[in-house]
Amino acid sequence: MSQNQFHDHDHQGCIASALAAAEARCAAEGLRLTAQRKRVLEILLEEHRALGAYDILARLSAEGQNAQPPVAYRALDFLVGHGFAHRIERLNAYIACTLPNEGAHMPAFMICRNCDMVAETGRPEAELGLVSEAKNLGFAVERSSVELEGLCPACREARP
Amino acid sequence: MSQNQFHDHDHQGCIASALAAAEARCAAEGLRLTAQRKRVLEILLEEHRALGAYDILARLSAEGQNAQPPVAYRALDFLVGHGFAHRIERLNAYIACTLPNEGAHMPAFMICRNCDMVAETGRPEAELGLVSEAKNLGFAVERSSVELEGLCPACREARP
DNA sequence: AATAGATATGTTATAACATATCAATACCAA
DNA sequence: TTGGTATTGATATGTTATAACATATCTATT
Repeated sequence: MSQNQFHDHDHQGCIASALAAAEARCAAEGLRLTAQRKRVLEILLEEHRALGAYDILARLSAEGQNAQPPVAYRALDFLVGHGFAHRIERLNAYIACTLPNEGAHMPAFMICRNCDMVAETGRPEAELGLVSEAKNLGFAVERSSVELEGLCPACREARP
Repeated sequence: MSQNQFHDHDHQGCIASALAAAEARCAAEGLRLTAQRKRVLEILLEEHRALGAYDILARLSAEGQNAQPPVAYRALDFLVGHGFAHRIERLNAYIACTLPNEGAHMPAFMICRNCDMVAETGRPEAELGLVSEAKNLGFAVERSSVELEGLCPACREARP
């Protein structure tokens, strides 16, 4: 698990373990990972890109389900609310959490402007700096969104 | 200028100096701070909250201008593109830059979930940490968005 | 097994945010 | 003054998100 998504990895295993982790945690905490929610999580897990709600709806429709917007948004609310997925504000899109074992965390995202790949990373020291700086100003941080836009390794090489 | 927006400050002066700074820099760099752009910047400067494009359109309309969406978005593109304003991704809204003297910078925003006040702060050390962490992964950061949501000092006291 | 309460889903409509396109006008440098 | 570039005006449309209300399903208790 010490890899990051910029490099090759066992993606099937990555999907399976994330799904298993979600099921385990839902069981432990009495959350209901219903068929819809699980299916949306699977769709997100299939790629390391962020998908818009309407992308998800399109896939559900392709599977024969006549899915209307609230279907996607409700599933996403559940997944984001419990940390199984994150919202990428910059893209108005959603991505499966790749650090499900860390519990509640303040992730940072690197978004490639060329290929739209999104990678998640923890940020232990930066997190402390920001939150304590806010605290000094009297501001109580409850949630954070840290998003870096640029070029991923592959795209840097492709267009140097 | 070492104050922050959580505290009382000379708001008229704050507006005037930001406007003067914008005019000076546009003159220096050959940018055209047209009447529309200047008016939108003034509207943003009038408050330390983020305004949506349609909020701005409403104000322009109230002034007798028949303003359609592109009018606001064009002005905002100019202002954001040159650092006179910032986009708050979390709110789909825009705010005047309160650190216009720092030139290009990577700001962080604190957003009060109760009163919608938005305060901008620099973040020298945290910035370094994040960017260098990304660099270690081979990711070249070009832009960043750091937004903290929580309770501002006033709202913390009001609902303890 | 019946009931009630809570949670989740189905469905329609609409709100809120953003951009494409093309024509007209203003600015400014050669 | 002319020609190119930037800006504005105007219409239409695309994209993202939520409100509102009805129905179904699950869970616990009697």
